[in-house]
Amino acid sequence: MFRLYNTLTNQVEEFTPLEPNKVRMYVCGPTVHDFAHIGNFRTFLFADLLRRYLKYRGYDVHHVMNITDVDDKIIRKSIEKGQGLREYTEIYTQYFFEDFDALGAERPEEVLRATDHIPEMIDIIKRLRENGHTYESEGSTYFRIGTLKGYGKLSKMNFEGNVAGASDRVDADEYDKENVRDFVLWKGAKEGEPFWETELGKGRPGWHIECSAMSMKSLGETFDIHAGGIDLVFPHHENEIAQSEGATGKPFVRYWVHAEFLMVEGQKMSKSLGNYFTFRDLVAKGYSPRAIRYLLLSAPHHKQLNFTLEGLRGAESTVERLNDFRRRLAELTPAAGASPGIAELIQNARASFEGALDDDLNTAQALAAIHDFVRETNAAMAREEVRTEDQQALLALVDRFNAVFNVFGEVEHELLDSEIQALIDERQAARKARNFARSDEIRDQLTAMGILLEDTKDGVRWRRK
RNA sequence: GGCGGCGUAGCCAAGUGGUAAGGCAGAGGUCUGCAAAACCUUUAUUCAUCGGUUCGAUUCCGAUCGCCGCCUCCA
Repeated sequence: MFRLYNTLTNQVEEFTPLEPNKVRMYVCGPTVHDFAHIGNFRTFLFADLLRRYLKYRGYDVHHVMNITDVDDKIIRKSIEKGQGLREYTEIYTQYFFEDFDALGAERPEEVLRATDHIPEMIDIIKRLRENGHTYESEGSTYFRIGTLKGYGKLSKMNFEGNVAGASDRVDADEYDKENVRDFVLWKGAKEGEPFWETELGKGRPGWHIECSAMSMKSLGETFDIHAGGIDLVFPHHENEIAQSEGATGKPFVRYWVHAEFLMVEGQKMSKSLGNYFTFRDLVAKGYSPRAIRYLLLSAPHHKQLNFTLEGLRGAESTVERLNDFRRRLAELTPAAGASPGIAELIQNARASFEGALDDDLNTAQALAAIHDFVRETNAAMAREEVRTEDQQALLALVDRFNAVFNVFGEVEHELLDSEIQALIDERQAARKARNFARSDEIRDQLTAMGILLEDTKDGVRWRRK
């Protein structure tokens, strides 16, 4: 029995899809205006784990992810670069999927661009207009939240008590709405900005409408799972519910699932604190994508995870150990037959693994089950208890584990900064000992890896080419 | 100002009203000419602090301190 925490009901619920054996899920994807950072990828890797576990459980998964390719930031940056909207977003979409693939995430069944779905968005807004949920102001169309009973049911927002301290900020930019909580469905065109010519006039979509339009187009007016980062609960997901249910009169999503924040060194990630990492920053520092994946999946999604470089170094060792284990098991050439203890070992490992993931995807416990399994299997191999049939069964179980986590496999990375420093230290020591052959050997080795050495009066400095 | 979460060994982290999973690092060992790698074993009388409830609390309640989130764009 697979249980998931549902933000809508605030409790862990047994998961049962609308249609037996078929799961329809939607995940809010990236806004493509820059390289995605590791916090973004925590959410996407969580969604990847969710889809993989649903498949492991035998469900036919239809997973849709959107690409937000129009918003204020994108418009501003593309204009600065003198590029068209599509031209500009296409580049960052490609970068995103390079990182996504490198992190071992499976591509969703559908990836949809917001700007390809303007007609579907207009259609929903028209239905909302017919149902009396909209009003127009200065060329833009807004959703009037007072017209929808139950608005706020996802975020449980207390709309009375909480405005006092925040009102100055809200009032400043939301002057043209009737109610500060109303949100824009269609933004009237502004001078010099891209726009679409539609029945609602020239303009562009609001942020929330794209997800209502694309999810319902692909998955139907009611579907099973909608996932995203915790910070999307309000207003984005709340407003998606308002739009979709306001238009269709039907329940929109059955299970709302949110991934918690990634912290860095105990603080939130920010460029000014210098703890801001994109995936590519970490790869350039020499960390492997597989270790990054492991670390981002190592804590349950509903808890904040504190990312540290020390932790990532640890993940690096872990993931190499897992790979070594798998290789050793595969290369074993045992005697024929089967040992009695192995079947039990396999059964226990599998039960712990599934029990952990069934419990709202407790990845920490599931990984613990994998580690116990690895240790026990190592011990069994040392005792020469693993026979040919055992070997096949054990490898099959590793593959099952890997179908969910994708953390067993070759670990490829650039040299870590610390490894480079160690080599440089060794070279210095060799020079001191007048062992110039060794010194030159290390220098050549570093050069071959694209590390440039630079002698300064304070010692040797290095940089990557 | 309103609402909510978290604080477990050097680091990451699970968990529970009955006495602390797992990983990394550390220590010891097997193997090895020495090492490395690999493997095995081991590592918290204690779960932010102070009170309370209880036969018993890390787990429940209250207070304090610290960190984080939402209320505004954000994964």
